[in-house]
Amino acid sequence: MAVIGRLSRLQRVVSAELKRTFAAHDLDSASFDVLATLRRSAPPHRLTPTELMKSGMVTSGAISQRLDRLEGRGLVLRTPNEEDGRGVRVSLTDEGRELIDRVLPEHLATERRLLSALTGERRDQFVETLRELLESLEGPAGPAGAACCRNSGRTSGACCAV
Amino acid sequence: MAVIGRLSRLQRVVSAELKRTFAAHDLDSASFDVLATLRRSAPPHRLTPTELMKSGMVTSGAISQRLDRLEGRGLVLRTPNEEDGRGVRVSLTDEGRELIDRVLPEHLATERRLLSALTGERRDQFVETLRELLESLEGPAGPAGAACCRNSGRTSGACCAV
DNA sequence: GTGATGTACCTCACCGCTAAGGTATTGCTA
DNA sequence: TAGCAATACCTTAGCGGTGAGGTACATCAC
Repeated sequence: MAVIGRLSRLQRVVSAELKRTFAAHDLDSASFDVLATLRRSAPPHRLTPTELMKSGMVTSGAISQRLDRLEGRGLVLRTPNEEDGRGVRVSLTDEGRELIDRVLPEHLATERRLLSALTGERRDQFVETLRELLESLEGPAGPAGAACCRNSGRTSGACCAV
Repeated sequence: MAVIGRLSRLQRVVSAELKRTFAAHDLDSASFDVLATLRRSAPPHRLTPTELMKSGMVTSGAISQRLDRLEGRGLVLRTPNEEDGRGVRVSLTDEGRELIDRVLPEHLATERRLLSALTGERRDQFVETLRELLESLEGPAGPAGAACCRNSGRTSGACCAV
């Protein structure tokens, strides 16, 4: 009870803070999420919209629109999927990769700063509790979002970058 | 790093689950937040839009619109604030109070279920860590949202119900 | 092969929130 | 007490997300 309220509150405060970093690079959370997920994916850093959808925990419509915006800015590229005529593959353009490579270090620094109140031990405990809760709610395989992890060879990874 | 991602992810999963409870009573998270905050406030359960704004961590425009919707459904009442000609006071109607009193127990049951994977001790640790993090980010007084707590006589309370 | 079902993605109407700006009132200060 | 900044709330344009629905392709059973 006090848990859920604080969880929600903390997430808002944190995401508001992260947003400031993104904004400094002319990005928003949605765009960052897509770019960072692509960057984190295994080479050749190419994912399908469905994978991005699961990773970001948003609907397919949201991903279509995110990709429209990013493609319009020349940050990602949609190419037909040769293995599946229904699908496309999304990849970073050079410009997109350069941008996310500039933003990521700053993003990580912000995250570290936000968590600096926690000692290493408490942080480990915290992450373990988060992991347990997620596992109990999503199941060990992570029905909603772990696809990005599986597909990129990560099983414990930092899905849901934002 | 793994922390922030999981935090965001967990919050989404949790709030999606809570939403189902609300929907069963023809409510959404925004409306529940307002009704529950009013209900939790000290008698006579009357708050200003500014207090609701801080409690919900949303903008004043969002509160105006939430109140429009709730008032249109006859769940809350806006009355002029006699002590301050600029302001209004928001209170629950009988119908609003009855509704939130029906929803709250179910909401609490959902919260308990979501946290059932955690033992009591781990839950206490978790809440303490959340509290520490919030304090470090908002300051001890809670610049953004603690007003609702102060005004309702709570200092450690369950602000940010959703 | 043919038809039925499922999947991948897109489109669009609608919705709630933000951010900027407006009005009315309060309260400080000269 | 007159002027001015601050405050409380509302209004609205614009934005991103959802959810429903559509199209194209894949897959499976027969």
